Amino acid sequence: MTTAPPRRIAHLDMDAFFASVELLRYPELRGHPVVVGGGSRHQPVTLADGTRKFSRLRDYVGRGVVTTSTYEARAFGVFSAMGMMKAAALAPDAFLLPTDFDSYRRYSRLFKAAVATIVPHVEDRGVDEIYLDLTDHPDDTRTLGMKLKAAVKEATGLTCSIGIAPNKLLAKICSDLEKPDGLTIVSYDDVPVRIWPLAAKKINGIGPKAAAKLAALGIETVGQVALADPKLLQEHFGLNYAEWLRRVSHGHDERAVVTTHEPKGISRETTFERDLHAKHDREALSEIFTRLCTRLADDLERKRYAGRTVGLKLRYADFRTVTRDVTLPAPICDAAAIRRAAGECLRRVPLEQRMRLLGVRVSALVPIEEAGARVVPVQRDLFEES
DNA sequence: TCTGGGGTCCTAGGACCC
DNA sequence: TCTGGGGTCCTAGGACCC
Repeated sequence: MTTAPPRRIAHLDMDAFFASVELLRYPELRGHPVVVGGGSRHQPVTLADGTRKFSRLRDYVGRGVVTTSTYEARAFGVFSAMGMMKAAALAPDAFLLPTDFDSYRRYSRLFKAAVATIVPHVEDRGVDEIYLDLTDHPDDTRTLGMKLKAAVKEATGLTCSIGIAPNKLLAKICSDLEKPDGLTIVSYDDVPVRIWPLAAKKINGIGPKAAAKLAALGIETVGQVALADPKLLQEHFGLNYAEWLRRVSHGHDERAVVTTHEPKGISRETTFERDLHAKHDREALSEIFTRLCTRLADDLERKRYAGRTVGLKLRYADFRTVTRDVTLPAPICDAAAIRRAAGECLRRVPLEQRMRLLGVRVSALVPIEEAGARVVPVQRDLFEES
Protein backbone atom coordinates (compact mmCIF):
# COMPACT_ATOMS: atom_id res chain seq x y z
CA MET A 1 0.00 0.00 0.00
CA THR A 2 1.31 3.43 -0.95
CA THR A 3 0.49 6.77 0.64
CA ALA A 4 -0.62 9.61 -1.60
CA PRO A 5 2.04 12.31 -2.07
CA PRO A 6 1.34 15.45 -0.04
CA ARG A 7 -0.80 18.03 -1.80
CA ARG A 8 0.31 21.61 -2.44
CA ILE A 9 -2.54 23.94 -1.55
CA ALA A 10 -2.29 27.72 -1.76
CA HIS A 11 -4.41 30.33 -0.03
CA LEU A 12 -4.19 33.74 -1.69
CA ASP A 13 -5.49 36.75 0.19
CA MET A 14 -5.50 40.30 -1.15
CA ASP A 15 -3.87 42.81 1.22
CA ALA A 16 -6.38 45.27 2.78
CA PHE A 17 -8.31 44.74 -0.44
CA PHE A 18 -11.04 47.41 -0.45
CA ALA A 19 -8.74 50.07 0.96
CA SER A 20 -6.01 49.17 -1.54
CA VAL A 21 -8.43 49.50 -4.45
CA GLU A 22 -9.40 52.95 -3.15
CA LEU A 23 -5.74 53.97 -2.94
CA LEU A 24 -5.32 53.20 -6.64
CA ARG A 25 -7.99 55.80 -7.29
CA TYR A 26 -6.83 58.27 -4.64
CA PRO A 27 -3.04 57.86 -4.53
CA GLU A 28 -2.66 61.06 -2.50
CA LEU A 29 -4.02 59.11 0.49
CA ARG A 30 -1.19 56.57 0.39
CA GLY A 31 0.68 56.47 3.69
CA HIS A 32 -2.29 57.94 5.61
CA PRO A 33 -4.79 56.13 7.82
CA VAL A 34 -7.83 55.40 5.62
CA VAL A 35 -11.07 53.68 6.58
CA VAL A 36 -13.59 52.28 4.10
CA GLY A 37 -17.15 51.74 5.21
CA GLY A 38 -20.36 53.28 6.46
CA GLY A 39 -22.51 53.30 3.34
CA SER A 40 -22.41 55.53 0.29
CA ARG A 41 -22.27 58.97 1.84
CA HIS A 42 -19.00 60.89 2.28
CA GLN A 43 -17.97 60.81 -1.39
CA PRO A 44 -14.75 62.79 -2.01
CA VAL A 45 -15.33 66.17 -3.65
CA THR A 46 -13.07 67.44 -6.46
CA LEU A 47 -12.35 71.16 -6.06
CA ALA A 48 -11.91 73.74 -8.83
CA ASP A 49 -8.10 73.43 -8.70
CA GLY A 50 -8.34 69.65 -9.24
CA THR A 51 -7.44 68.67 -5.69
CA ARG A 52 -9.80 66.43 -3.78
CA LYS A 53 -11.43 66.98 -0.44
CA PHE A 54 -12.05 63.90 1.71
CA SER A 55 -14.25 63.34 4.72
CA ARG A 56 -12.62 62.48 8.01
CA LEU A 57 -13.75 59.71 10.29
CA ARG A 58 -14.88 62.31 12.86
CA ASP A 59 -17.52 63.53 10.34
CA TYR A 60 -19.31 60.18 10.47
CA VAL A 61 -22.68 59.80 12.17
CA GLY A 62 -24.63 56.56 11.99
CA ARG A 63 -24.68 52.82 12.61
CA GLY A 64 -22.18 51.63 10.02
CA VAL A 65 -19.15 49.45 10.64
CA VAL A 66 -15.62 49.55 9.26
CA THR A 67 -15.36 47.40 6.15
CA THR A 68 -11.58 47.70 5.72
CA SER A 69 -8.84 49.91 7.07
CA THR A 70 -5.32 50.57 5.79
CA TYR A 71 -2.38 49.34 7.85
CA GLU A 72 -1.84 52.96 8.98
CA ALA A 73 -5.39 53.02 10.39
CA ARG A 74 -4.93 49.62 12.02
CA ALA A 75 -2.07 51.16 13.99
CA PHE A 76 -4.76 53.22 15.77
CA GLY A 77 -6.65 50.05 16.65
CA VAL A 78 -9.22 50.40 13.86
CA PHE A 79 -10.16 47.03 12.36
CA SER A 80 -12.86 45.48 10.18
CA ALA A 81 -16.34 45.07 11.71
CA MET A 82 -15.71 47.76 14.34
CA GLY A 83 -18.51 50.32 14.69
CA MET A 84 -17.63 53.51 12.82
CA MET A 85 -18.44 55.71 15.80
CA LYS A 86 -16.00 53.75 17.92
CA ALA A 87 -13.39 53.92 15.15
CA ALA A 88 -13.92 57.69 14.97
CA ALA A 89 -13.14 57.97 18.66
CA LEU A 90 -9.85 56.09 18.10
CA ALA A 91 -8.75 57.81 14.88
CA PRO A 92 -10.79 60.98 14.28
CA ASP A 93 -8.38 62.30 11.63
CA ALA A 94 -8.39 59.14 9.51
CA PHE A 95 -9.74 59.62 6.00
CA LEU A 96 -13.18 58.16 5.37
CA LEU A 97 -14.21 56.62 2.05
CA PRO A 98 -17.55 55.10 1.10
CA THR A 99 -17.66 51.46 -0.05
CA ASP A 100 -17.81 50.90 -3.80
CA PHE A 101 -18.59 47.22 -4.29
CA ASP A 102 -18.78 47.47 -8.09
CA SER A 103 -15.18 48.55 -8.11
CA TYR A 104 -14.07 45.78 -5.74
CA ARG A 105 -15.89 43.17 -7.81
CA ARG A 106 -14.13 44.44 -10.92
CA TYR A 107 -10.69 44.08 -9.32
CA SER A 108 -11.75 40.72 -7.89
CA ARG A 109 -12.46 39.41 -11.39
CA LEU A 110 -9.13 40.80 -12.60
CA PHE A 111 -6.97 39.09 -9.99
CA LYS A 112 -8.86 35.79 -10.24
CA ALA A 113 -8.53 35.79 -14.03
CA ALA A 114 -4.81 36.47 -13.74
CA VAL A 115 -4.35 33.60 -11.32
CA ALA A 116 -6.42 31.27 -13.50
CA THR A 117 -3.98 31.70 -16.40
CA ILE A 118 -1.35 29.98 -14.22
CA VAL A 119 -3.42 27.57 -12.11
CA PRO A 120 -6.83 26.55 -13.45
CA HIS A 121 -7.99 24.94 -10.17
CA VAL A 122 -9.43 27.95 -8.29
CA GLU A 123 -11.85 27.91 -5.34
CA ASP A 124 -13.65 31.19 -4.73
CA ARG A 125 -13.83 32.29 -1.09
CA GLY A 126 -15.40 35.70 -1.57
CA VAL A 127 -14.14 38.85 -3.29
CA ASP A 128 -10.62 38.90 -1.92
CA GLU A 129 -9.64 35.27 -1.25
CA ILE A 130 -9.09 32.07 -3.18
CA TYR A 131 -7.70 28.59 -2.65
CA LEU A 132 -5.62 26.92 -5.35
CA ASP A 133 -4.53 23.33 -5.83
CA LEU A 134 -0.93 23.48 -7.07
CA THR A 135 -0.25 19.76 -6.67
CA ASP A 136 0.06 18.98 -10.38
CA HIS A 137 1.92 22.12 -11.38
CA PRO A 138 5.49 21.48 -12.60
CA ASP A 139 7.12 24.56 -11.01
CA ASP A 140 8.74 24.39 -7.61
CA THR A 141 6.64 25.91 -4.85
CA ARG A 142 8.46 29.19 -4.25
CA THR A 143 8.85 29.95 -7.96
CA LEU A 144 5.15 29.33 -8.46
CA GLY A 145 4.22 31.51 -5.50
CA MET A 146 6.32 34.39 -6.85
CA LYS A 147 4.77 33.92 -10.29
CA LEU A 148 1.24 34.14 -8.84
CA LYS A 149 2.06 37.30 -6.89
CA ALA A 150 3.60 38.90 -9.97
CA ALA A 151 0.55 38.04 -12.08
CA VAL A 152 -1.80 39.59 -9.52
CA LYS A 153 0.35 42.73 -9.29
CA GLU A 154 0.55 43.00 -13.07
CA ALA A 155 -3.22 42.63 -13.52
CA THR A 156 -4.35 44.92 -10.70
CA GLY A 157 -1.45 46.95 -9.30
CA LEU A 158 -2.24 45.34 -5.94
CA THR A 159 -0.29 43.10 -3.59
CA CYS A 160 -1.48 39.87 -2.07
CA SER A 161 -0.24 37.39 0.51
CA ILE A 162 0.05 33.70 -0.25
CA GLY A 163 0.33 30.70 2.03
CA ILE A 164 1.28 27.33 0.57
CA ALA A 165 0.91 24.14 2.61
CA PRO A 166 -0.26 20.52 2.36
CA ASN A 167 -3.89 21.52 3.03
CA LYS A 168 -6.37 24.41 3.11
CA LEU A 169 -6.29 24.80 6.89
CA LEU A 170 -2.52 25.39 7.02
CA ALA A 171 -2.45 27.41 3.79
CA LYS A 172 -5.04 29.78 5.23
CA ILE A 173 -3.17 30.20 8.49
CA CYS A 174 0.17 30.85 6.84
CA SER A 175 -1.09 33.32 4.22
CA ASP A 176 -1.59 35.58 7.25
CA LEU A 177 1.88 35.09 8.77
CA GLU A 178 3.85 37.53 6.59
CA LYS A 179 1.18 40.02 5.56
CA PRO A 180 1.30 42.28 3.60
CA ASP A 181 2.92 41.08 0.36
CA GLY A 182 3.91 37.78 1.96
CA LEU A 183 4.77 34.35 0.63
CA THR A 184 4.85 31.69 3.33
CA ILE A 185 5.42 28.00 2.76
CA VAL A 186 4.92 25.43 5.50
CA SER A 187 5.04 21.64 5.66
CA TYR A 188 3.68 19.23 8.27
CA ASP A 189 7.14 19.26 9.90
CA ASP A 190 6.74 23.00 10.55
CA VAL A 191 3.50 22.63 12.52
CA PRO A 192 4.99 22.41 16.05
CA VAL A 193 7.32 25.37 15.52
CA ARG A 194 5.24 27.69 13.30
CA ILE A 195 1.61 26.82 14.08
CA TRP A 196 1.47 25.66 17.69
CA PRO A 197 2.59 29.01 19.19
CA LEU A 198 -0.26 30.84 17.42
CA ALA A 199 -3.45 31.90 19.20
CA ALA A 200 -6.17 29.27 18.85
CA LYS A 201 -8.49 31.77 17.13
CA LYS A 202 -6.08 31.93 14.17
CA ILE A 203 -7.70 28.68 13.09
CA ASN A 204 -10.51 29.17 10.59
CA GLY A 205 -13.54 27.89 12.48
CA ILE A 206 -12.50 28.91 16.00
CA GLY A 207 -14.36 32.18 16.47
CA PRO A 208 -14.80 34.52 19.43
CA LYS A 209 -17.13 32.19 21.36
CA ALA A 210 -15.01 29.06 21.06
CA ALA A 211 -11.82 31.04 21.74
CA ALA A 212 -13.33 32.44 24.93
CA LYS A 213 -14.45 28.99 26.07
CA LEU A 214 -10.98 27.60 25.39
CA ALA A 215 -9.38 30.51 27.27
CA ALA A 216 -11.61 29.75 30.25
CA LEU A 217 -10.04 26.26 30.25
CA GLY A 218 -6.57 27.81 30.18
CA ILE A 219 -6.12 27.01 26.49
CA GLU A 220 -4.75 29.93 24.51
CA THR A 221 -2.62 28.51 21.71
CA VAL A 222 -3.05 25.94 18.96
CA GLY A 223 -0.39 23.83 20.66
CA GLN A 224 -2.36 23.85 23.91
CA VAL A 225 -5.41 22.65 21.99
CA ALA A 226 -3.31 19.81 20.58
CA LEU A 227 -2.10 18.81 24.05
CA ALA A 228 -5.47 19.23 25.79
CA ASP A 229 -7.24 16.24 27.33
CA PRO A 230 -9.69 14.97 24.67
CA LYS A 231 -12.22 14.16 27.41
CA LEU A 232 -12.12 17.75 28.65
CA LEU A 233 -12.67 19.13 25.15
CA GLN A 234 -15.52 16.72 24.54
CA GLU A 235 -17.19 17.75 27.78
CA HIS A 236 -17.21 21.42 26.81
CA PHE A 237 -17.61 21.31 23.03
CA GLY A 238 -19.42 18.09 22.16
CA LEU A 239 -18.02 15.08 20.36
CA ASN A 240 -17.93 16.44 16.81
CA TYR A 241 -16.38 19.82 17.53
CA ALA A 242 -13.88 18.28 19.99
CA GLU A 243 -12.69 15.80 17.38
CA TRP A 244 -12.44 18.58 14.82
CA LEU A 245 -10.39 20.65 17.31
CA ARG A 246 -8.01 17.76 17.80
CA ARG A 247 -7.52 17.25 14.06
CA VAL A 248 -6.97 20.91 13.16
CA SER A 249 -4.67 21.55 16.09
CA HIS A 250 -2.37 18.88 14.64
CA GLY A 251 -2.60 20.53 11.21
CA HIS A 252 -4.80 17.85 9.65
CA ASP A 253 -7.38 18.77 7.02
CA GLU A 254 -8.48 16.67 4.04
CA ARG A 255 -10.92 19.11 2.41
CA ALA A 256 -10.55 19.34 -1.36
CA VAL A 257 -10.27 22.54 -3.35
CA VAL A 258 -13.78 22.91 -4.80
CA THR A 259 -14.18 24.87 -8.01
CA THR A 260 -17.96 24.86 -8.41
CA HIS A 261 -20.59 26.32 -6.12
CA GLU A 262 -24.39 26.24 -5.99
CA PRO A 263 -25.95 28.90 -3.73
CA LYS A 264 -28.11 27.62 -0.86
CA GLY A 265 -29.98 30.81 -0.16
CA ILE A 266 -30.18 34.45 -1.22
CA SER A 267 -31.10 37.24 1.17
CA ARG A 268 -31.46 40.97 1.62
CA GLU A 269 -31.46 42.79 4.92
CA THR A 270 -31.18 46.34 6.16
CA THR A 271 -30.47 48.11 9.42
CA PHE A 272 -32.62 51.20 9.89
CA GLU A 273 -31.12 54.60 10.57
CA ARG A 274 -33.18 54.68 13.77
CA ASP A 275 -35.13 51.98 15.58
CA LEU A 276 -38.66 51.58 14.24
CA HIS A 277 -41.87 50.42 15.85
CA ALA A 278 -44.37 48.14 14.10
CA LYS A 279 -47.33 50.34 14.94
CA HIS A 280 -45.85 53.82 15.14
CA ASP A 281 -43.70 53.48 12.00
CA ARG A 282 -46.00 51.18 10.07
CA GLU A 283 -45.75 53.11 6.79
CA ALA A 284 -41.97 53.30 6.79
CA LEU A 285 -41.61 49.64 7.74
CA SER A 286 -44.02 48.50 5.09
CA GLU A 287 -42.09 50.42 2.46
CA ILE A 288 -38.75 48.97 3.60
CA PHE A 289 -40.23 45.46 3.70
CA THR A 290 -41.57 45.76 0.17
CA ARG A 291 -38.29 47.17 -1.14
CA LEU A 292 -36.36 44.27 0.39
CA CYS A 293 -38.68 41.82 -1.38
CA THR A 294 -38.36 43.50 -4.78
CA ARG A 295 -34.57 43.66 -4.49
CA LEU A 296 -34.48 40.01 -3.48
CA ALA A 297 -36.70 39.11 -6.44
CA ASP A 298 -34.32 41.05 -8.71
CA ASP A 299 -31.36 39.11 -7.28
CA LEU A 300 -33.14 35.80 -7.85
CA GLU A 301 -34.01 36.72 -11.40
CA ARG A 302 -30.49 37.90 -12.18
CA LYS A 303 -29.00 34.70 -10.77
CA ARG A 304 -31.74 32.55 -12.31
CA TYR A 305 -32.98 30.86 -9.11
CA ALA A 306 -36.31 30.27 -7.41
CA GLY A 307 -36.83 28.88 -3.91
CA ARG A 308 -39.44 27.07 -1.83
CA THR A 309 -38.51 28.42 1.59
CA VAL A 310 -39.06 32.07 2.46
CA GLY A 311 -37.58 33.41 5.69
CA LEU A 312 -37.91 36.57 7.72
CA LYS A 313 -35.26 37.99 10.05
CA LEU A 314 -35.89 40.65 12.60
CA ARG A 315 -33.53 42.28 15.04
CA TYR A 316 -34.90 44.16 18.02
CA ALA A 317 -33.41 47.36 19.40
CA ASP A 318 -31.71 45.28 22.12
CA PHE A 319 -30.02 43.23 19.38
CA ARG A 320 -31.96 40.02 20.00
CA THR A 321 -32.58 38.34 16.66
CA VAL A 322 -35.51 36.15 15.67
CA THR A 323 -36.17 34.27 12.46
CA ARG A 324 -39.26 32.64 11.02
CA ASP A 325 -39.57 30.70 7.81
CA VAL A 326 -42.16 28.93 5.78
CA THR A 327 -41.80 26.28 3.10
CA LEU A 328 -44.16 26.56 0.17
CA PRO A 329 -45.48 23.74 -2.04
CA ALA A 330 -43.56 25.08 -5.06
CA PRO A 331 -40.59 27.39 -5.69
CA ILE A 332 -41.21 31.10 -6.17
CA CYS A 333 -39.09 34.04 -7.29
CA ASP A 334 -41.44 36.98 -7.74
CA ALA A 335 -41.62 39.89 -5.35
CA ALA A 336 -45.33 39.67 -4.60
CA ALA A 337 -45.17 35.99 -3.60
CA ILE A 338 -42.05 36.61 -1.48
CA ARG A 339 -43.75 39.54 0.18
CA ARG A 340 -46.87 37.46 0.90
CA ALA A 341 -44.92 34.55 2.43
CA ALA A 342 -42.60 36.80 4.42
CA GLY A 343 -45.67 38.72 5.60
CA GLU A 344 -47.08 35.49 7.00
CA CYS A 345 -43.82 34.94 8.86
CA LEU A 346 -43.97 38.47 10.23
CA ARG A 347 -47.34 37.72 11.82
CA ARG A 348 -45.69 34.97 13.88
CA VAL A 349 -43.18 37.22 15.65
CA PRO A 350 -43.85 39.53 18.60
CA LEU A 351 -43.86 43.17 17.52
CA GLU A 352 -44.18 45.09 20.76
CA GLN A 353 -40.56 46.21 20.83
CA ARG A 354 -38.78 48.58 18.50
CA MET A 355 -36.60 46.96 15.89
CA ARG A 356 -33.36 47.89 14.18
CA LEU A 357 -33.17 45.40 11.29
CA LEU A 358 -35.41 43.60 8.87
CA GLY A 359 -34.31 40.87 6.46
CA VAL A 360 -35.88 38.56 3.89
CA ARG A 361 -34.42 35.34 2.57
CA VAL A 362 -35.25 32.72 -0.04
CA SER A 363 -33.67 29.27 0.30
CA ALA A 364 -34.14 25.69 -0.88
CA LEU A 365 -33.12 27.09 -4.24
CA VAL A 366 -33.58 25.44 -7.61
CA PRO A 367 -32.47 26.80 -11.00
CA ILE A 368 -35.33 28.85 -12.41
CA GLU A 369 -35.68 26.53 -15.42
CA GLU A 370 -36.51 23.64 -13.08
CA ALA A 371 -38.85 25.71 -10.92
CA GLY A 372 -41.95 24.77 -12.89
CA ALA A 373 -44.88 26.68 -14.30
CA ARG A 374 -45.75 28.54 -11.09
CA VAL A 375 -43.05 31.13 -11.63
CA VAL A 376 -44.61 34.47 -12.51
CA PRO A 377 -42.88 37.65 -13.63
CA VAL A 378 -41.73 40.24 -11.08
CA GLN A 379 -44.47 42.66 -10.17
CA ARG A 380 -43.55 45.96 -8.65
CA ASP A 381 -46.75 47.65 -7.53
CA LEU A 382 -49.28 45.06 -6.48
CA PHE A 383 -48.74 44.53 -2.78
CA GLU A 384 -51.41 43.96 -0.26
CA GLU A 385 -50.78 45.11 3.30
CA SER A 386 -49.87 42.34 5.68
C1' DT B 1 -19.19 54.52 20.93
C1' DC B 2 -23.37 50.07 20.97
C1' DT B 3 -22.51 46.34 17.09
C1' DG B 4 -23.32 45.93 8.32
C1' DG B 5 -24.71 42.71 4.91
C1' DG B 6 -24.16 38.51 2.49
C1' DG B 7 -23.43 33.92 3.16
C1' DT B 8 -22.52 28.61 5.19
C1' DC B 9 -22.93 24.89 8.39
C1' DC B 10 -24.42 22.64 12.69
C1' DT B 11 -27.65 21.27 16.34
C1' DA B 12 -31.85 19.92 18.17
C1' DG B 13 -36.66 18.97 18.52
C1' DG B 14 -41.00 17.67 16.45
C1' DA B 15 -43.87 15.77 12.71
C1' DC B 16 -44.60 12.08 9.96
C1' DC B 17 -43.88 7.73 7.57
C1' DC B 18 -42.50 2.91 7.33
C1' DT C 1 -51.56 -1.59 26.53
C1' DC C 2 -47.08 -0.26 25.75
C1' DT C 3 -43.07 0.13 23.21
C1' DG C 4 -39.53 0.04 18.90
C1' DG C 5 -36.28 1.95 15.58
C1' DG C 6 -34.74 4.58 11.15
C1' DG C 7 -35.17 8.19 7.83
C1' DT C 8 -36.56 12.61 6.07
C1' DC C 9 -38.39 17.14 6.23
C1' DC C 10 -39.24 21.37 8.56
C1' DT C 11 -38.21 25.09 11.80
C1' DA C 12 -35.37 28.15 15.07
C1' DG C 13 -31.29 29.58 16.71
C1' DG C 14 -26.41 30.16 16.91
C1' DA C 15 -21.50 30.21 15.53
C1' DC C 16 -18.63 31.46 12.12
C1' DC C 17 -16.61 33.50 7.78
C1' DC C 18 -15.62 37.31 4.29
